[in-house]
Amino acid sequence: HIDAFDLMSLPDQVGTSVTARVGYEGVTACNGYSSNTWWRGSTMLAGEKGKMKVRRKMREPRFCFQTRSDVDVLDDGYKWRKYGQKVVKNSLHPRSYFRCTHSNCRVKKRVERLSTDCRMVITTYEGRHTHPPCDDNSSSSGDNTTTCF
DNA sequence: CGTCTTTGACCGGCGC
DNA sequence: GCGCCGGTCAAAGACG
Repeated sequence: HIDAFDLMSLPDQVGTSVTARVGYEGVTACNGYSSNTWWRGSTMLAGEKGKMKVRRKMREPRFCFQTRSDVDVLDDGYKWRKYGQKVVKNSLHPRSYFRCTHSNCRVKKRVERLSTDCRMVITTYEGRHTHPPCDDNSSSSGDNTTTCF
């Protein structure tokens, strides 16, 4: 169980001491929001033709944790419910889509396994938790406060 | 009986 | 316009 995934609550400070807070073998945090634009939001937002009504404007920050673990579901204190699984062309392994069970929280998680290294799992968090985690036994008390907006 | 996982279908965007 | 690709939904089954 990871007791250091509360860094999602602090996206503005992620990338500084991420690796130090994760107790796993190795984690590479690739917060692609270093620039003011997201992965592909530049072209869409610029050429907005009123088609932004799709579903989500993808304004949520996303954090890609490249964790080396044997398990897909890394219990970070939240309850995740799998709502989909697809096989993308980039990876030979299926990609799982999780969503926070809380109705008030629409944080999504995307777990993908590297084709080159089956031990590497890319956990992409999308959105931000608006509620404290249900860590009833974790010792991360006093730090992972409710960074709700 | 309720919750969650599984899995196919469906939909929207984009490239050709 | 069609096909591909990625993301989500929803029905049904499994599990507690």
